[in-house]
Amino acid sequence: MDSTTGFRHIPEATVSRLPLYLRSLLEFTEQRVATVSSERLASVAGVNAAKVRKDLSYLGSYGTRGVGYDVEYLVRRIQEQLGLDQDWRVAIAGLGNLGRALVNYRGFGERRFSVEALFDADAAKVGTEINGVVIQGTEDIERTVRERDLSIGIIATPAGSAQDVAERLVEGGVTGILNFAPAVLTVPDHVRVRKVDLSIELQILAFYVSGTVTEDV
Amino acid sequence: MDSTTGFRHIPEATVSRLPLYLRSLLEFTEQRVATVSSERLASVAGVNAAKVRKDLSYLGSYGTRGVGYDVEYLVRRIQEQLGLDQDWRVAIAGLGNLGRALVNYRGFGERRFSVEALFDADAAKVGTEINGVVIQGTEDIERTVRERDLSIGIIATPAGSAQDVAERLVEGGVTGILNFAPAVLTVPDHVRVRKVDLSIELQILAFYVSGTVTEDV
DNA sequence: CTCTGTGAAAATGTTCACAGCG
DNA sequence: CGCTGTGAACATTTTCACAGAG
Repeated sequence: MDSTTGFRHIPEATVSRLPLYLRSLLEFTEQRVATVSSERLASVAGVNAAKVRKDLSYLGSYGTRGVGYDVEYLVRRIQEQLGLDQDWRVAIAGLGNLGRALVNYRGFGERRFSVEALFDADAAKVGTEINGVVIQGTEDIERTVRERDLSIGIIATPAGSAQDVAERLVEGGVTGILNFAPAVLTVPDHVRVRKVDLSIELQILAFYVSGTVTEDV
Repeated sequence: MDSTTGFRHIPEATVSRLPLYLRSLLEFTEQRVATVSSERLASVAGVNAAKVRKDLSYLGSYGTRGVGYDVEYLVRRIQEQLGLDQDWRVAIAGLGNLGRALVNYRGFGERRFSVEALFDADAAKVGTEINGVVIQGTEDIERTVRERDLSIGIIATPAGSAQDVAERLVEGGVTGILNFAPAVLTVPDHVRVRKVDLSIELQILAFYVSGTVTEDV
């Protein structure tokens, strides 16, 4: 209905699958596959075909009946929806093992995300460089985030510092936070937080594995 | 109804919140808080009170009306449900930056998870040690997983090797996999997979942040 | 009188099944 | 025909609201 940019309320569940479709479609691109059916895309993305069709229908009717979806065109549409047609400047706070791994993570740069600032509370780390970016103290977060116009912050600090860091990031103008610290963050409504908690994931897994010899589901 | 061990079908959504409640409750324990209301627990866990009560009701009726929940007792009940009253022996495959970070991750050892084997395809890494555990080649996965009776595998390899590694882990007897590789894994029905994809999380965040100046939700 | 436990309502998400476009 | 797009059925999850236990 609205065609061009991004309205049409896309359900959260759909949004969270779009990056998955995107990745699958990019694989098709590499293999020079020009067109895919919902069936084929679904099997690569690990979901079912009805879901793919329903999800894609929220972006508009871009498929061709009897044929499928044009891979290249659909890639562009999804990238557009996800806001991947622009660059994202991110800050990473907390440079322990995980933080360092994130700085070097290829998956970020490959997309349109670039790490533009690093912060750590440890004075011994401040001033050192990782990947050409100098680590600053956490007291510099607000100013640097504002000056460099960063819009996303990644928190990989210990739980105890996470809320403080989050507030500084928000104060600096960040509107999205990816939180790896095992802590619940309180932020203003206009800021979006997503959390990734490794130990929680393992515990969930433990639940299902201990329902031993499969309790199905 | 069944009281003791773990039946009563607990909804997936609830299961994924139990570790969160557990963490919150452990904080209360440290602060020597003996009893919490659903309201208080909810606020620490970052959810709402109705959800806490509904979730906990699936474990049985362990609260006291007019008072709340006994922290220590509830901790034990949840740990029991999650299978955290036993030790979990895990293998990690793929020792790039992320894999190394995982080996050193405190959050694992703190719970009942212990890293008992490490695998990497890179011959230069094989034979070296991290945290006292020797890295083995991926061809050793099946045997070692079986010999050491490991039940959970963590995959932090590049996407291209993930499926192969998964098959070896499963062949060795693992029944739960935590997958950090940006790839969809195909495994037998009795094996549970949970995936954590950093770049997908960032892309989801980008969607909501680019619905700039908040499209709400 | 407070706070749990829970039916019932509302919202969200998934699957089915098929009309109809290309 | 084959495959999309989508209403409608079904399933799961969340929220409401309140009876009643302590």
